[in-house]
Amino acid sequence: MIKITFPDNSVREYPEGVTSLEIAESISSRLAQEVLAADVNGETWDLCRPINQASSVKLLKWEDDEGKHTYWHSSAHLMAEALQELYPGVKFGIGPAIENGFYYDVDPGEEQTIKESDFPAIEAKMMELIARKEEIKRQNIVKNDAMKMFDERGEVYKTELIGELEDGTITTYTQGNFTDLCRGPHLPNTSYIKAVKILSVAGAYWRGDEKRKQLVRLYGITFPKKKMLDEYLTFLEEAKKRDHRKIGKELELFAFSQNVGAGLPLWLPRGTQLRLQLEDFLKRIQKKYGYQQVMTPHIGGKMLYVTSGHYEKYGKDSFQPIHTPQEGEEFLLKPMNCPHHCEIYKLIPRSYKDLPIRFAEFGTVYRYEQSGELHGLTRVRGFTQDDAHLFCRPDQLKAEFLKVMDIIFIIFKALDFENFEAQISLRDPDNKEKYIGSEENWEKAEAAIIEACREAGLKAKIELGEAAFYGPKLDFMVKDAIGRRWQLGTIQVDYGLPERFGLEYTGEDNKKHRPVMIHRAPFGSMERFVAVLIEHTGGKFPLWLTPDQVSVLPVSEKYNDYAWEVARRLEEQDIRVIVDDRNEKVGRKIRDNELKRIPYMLIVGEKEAENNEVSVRKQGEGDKGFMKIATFAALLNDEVEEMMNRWQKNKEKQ
RNA sequence: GCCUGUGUAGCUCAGCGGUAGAGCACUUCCUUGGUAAGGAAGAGGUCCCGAGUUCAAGUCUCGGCACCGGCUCCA
Repeated sequence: MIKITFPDNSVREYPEGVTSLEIAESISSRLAQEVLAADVNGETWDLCRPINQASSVKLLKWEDDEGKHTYWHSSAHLMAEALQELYPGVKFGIGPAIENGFYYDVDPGEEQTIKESDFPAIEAKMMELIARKEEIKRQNIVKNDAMKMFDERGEVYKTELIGELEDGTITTYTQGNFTDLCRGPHLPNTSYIKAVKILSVAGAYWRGDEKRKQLVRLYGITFPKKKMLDEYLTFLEEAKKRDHRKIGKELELFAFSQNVGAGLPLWLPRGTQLRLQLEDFLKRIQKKYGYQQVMTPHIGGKMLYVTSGHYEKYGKDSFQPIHTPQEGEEFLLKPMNCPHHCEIYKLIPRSYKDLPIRFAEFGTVYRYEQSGELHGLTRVRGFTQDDAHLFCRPDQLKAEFLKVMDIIFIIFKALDFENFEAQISLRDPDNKEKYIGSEENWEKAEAAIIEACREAGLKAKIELGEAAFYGPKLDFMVKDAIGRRWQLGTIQVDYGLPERFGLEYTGEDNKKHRPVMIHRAPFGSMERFVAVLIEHTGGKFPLWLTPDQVSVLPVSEKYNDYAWEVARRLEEQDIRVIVDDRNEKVGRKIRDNELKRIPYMLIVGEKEAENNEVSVRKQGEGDKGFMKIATFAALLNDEVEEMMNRWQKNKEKQ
C-alpha cells in the first residue's frame, strides 16, 4: 500500500500501482467522469499512469488549466490521427495545446493541400475516431528505437526532434494506428472528446524559422459538451462585433484608402475628435509631471539614423531615402523621434541642475511593416507615438522611471484597462551580438527596470530576447476582443543613444557626464490605443471622450430658443450638445444619420419649456420621460464622476 | 515577405458561364408636428486591376493589388 496525499492534506491508502482514475473512482463516480488528468508531485500525469510510491495527488478537471491543456493536447493527437487517415503520407511537426484549443503543424507533401473546405471532412473523421473509443497508450522507448520507428515512416520532423532529446526521456503515445512522439500527458481514450471544431488553417514555418519549410498549421478546438462549443462559437461571433475595424467604419472614426496606401490610416472627423480628447488628457497629465512639448519634422537626414544605429539595423527594411534633386542629400521618413530629441538636447550645454529634462511630442513616424503584418489600426505603417524622452542623471533614473509608470497607471485606470499584463523585455543572453551598447550599460539598464518594478509592486513577466536592440524595456500588454495581445505602453531605458549622440551634462564636479535616457509612450501609439479602446468599450466610449453625446430637438421652431437654452446649460456642465433646429418641419430631418448615432435625444416643446424640463430618449431604450435639466446632466455626469474619482484615488495613493 | 481565404451599390451580402440583385442607407413626394416612424417613386455598379480561355466571363484560368486568419517580423 502507498499513501496518497490530497490538496486538503487528507491522506488515503491505495495499492501500489494505483492510477489517478482509480483514485477518482474511489472518491465518487461523478468525479471519475469529470477528471481529465492528475497532478502527481507537481507533474501532470495521465489518468491511467500507475503511481508506485507515496505521492501527493491533485485531480485535474476541465476547470484546471492543466486539465484543459491535457484535453486539447489529446485533441491535437486526435486531429493528427484523422489527418493521417485522410491525407496518406502526411508528415507531422508539432501539435500543442494553446490558450484556446490546439493546433498541429503538418506537411501534407507536395501533392496535396489542406483547405478550409476540407474542415467538415476532418471533423467528421475525428468524430468517427471518437466513436471508436480508442485507448491512448503511453510507452517509454529507447532513443534509437524511436529514431528507427519514425525514420521508417519518413517522419523527418519528428526525427529531428528526437535527435535533440536525451536517451531515456523519450515517450510515445499511441491511439489506433497513430503513434506520436510526445511527453504527454493525455486522456485515457478518445471518447472524452465530445464536440469538435476546426477553426482555421495557416502557414507556419517549421520551428518558427523563416528560412525553413513552411508547414500547414491547422487550428482547432474541442469541448466535453456540445453546448460549450456553441457558446464558444457565439463568443467569437460577439467578439467580431467589437472588432475595431468594424466599429471604426460604422462610427466613421477612421478609414483606409488604397490610393493613400496600405497601413496608412485616415482619421475621420469623429475619430480625430476622440483622438484629440485622449491627447489632451495626456498633455494635462504630462504638464503636471514636468514635461515640455516639442515638435520635430517628419523627415530627418540619413546621418541622424546612421548615428543612432537604426540605419544599420533597419535601413534596408525601411521606407527608402528621399533624395533632393539639386544637392543630392538623403532624408529618411522618421521611423522614431529619439534622434530628433537628442539633437534638441545637444543644442546647448546642460547642467546637472537642469536634469531631468523631459521632451514630449505626439510624433508621427513611418515604418515599413511587411505587407502581411498590417492589421487595422493596431499595426500600421504610419502612426503617431505619444512619445517622450527623458534625459536624467544616473541617480535620477529610478525615480523618473517610477513617475513614468504612474502616468501609465493613471491612463489605464481612467480607461478601465484593468487586465493589462506587464512584461520586462531583456536581451537574449545567447544572442548578444543582436544588440548595441556595452555589456556594463545593458546590465545597469536591465537592473534599473527590474528594481523599479519591484519598488512599484508591479508583477511583471520577464521575457528574454524581447528587448529593443538598444535597450531593455517594460511593456504593458492589453488583449483585444478575441484575445490577441497588443503592446500599448512602453518604457525603455537607454544608455546607448546618449553615447552615440555624445550627449553630456556638466556635473557638480565641473566634469562632463553622460545622461541616461528614458524612452516612453504610455498609449504606445494613438492608432493602436484607439483600436484597443474601441474593442474594450465596443464603441461605447466614456462621456468625456465623446464629442457629441446629446442632441436637442425642438418640436417646432417656436421652441428653438428654449432648445438653445437647454444646450447652453448642458454645455456649462461639459456635456457637448447638437441642437437640431435646422428645419421648421423638424420631424423629417431627424432621420439624419449623424443624429441617429447620438445616444441621447432631448425633445423640448411646450410642456418642457413651462416646467424647465427636457423629455429624454435614449437610442435603443426609448422614452425615459420628463426630467429636469440638472437631473439629466447629473445622469450623464455620473459616468464622468466615476472616472474622475478613480483618477483622484490613484493620485492619493502615490 | 510566406501559407489559407475573401474582393459585386455607401453598408451587410446573394448570384457562380447567357440583359447586374436584395435589405438597410441615400434623393423626391405623400403621411405624422411629441417624432430615431409608415407608404410610393427614384437614383446609385470599369461586379478590385490586368491578361487569357470562350460565340459569350462577377462567374473559369493565370498574374498583380487590397483586405481577413495565421507564420516570420515589430526601432
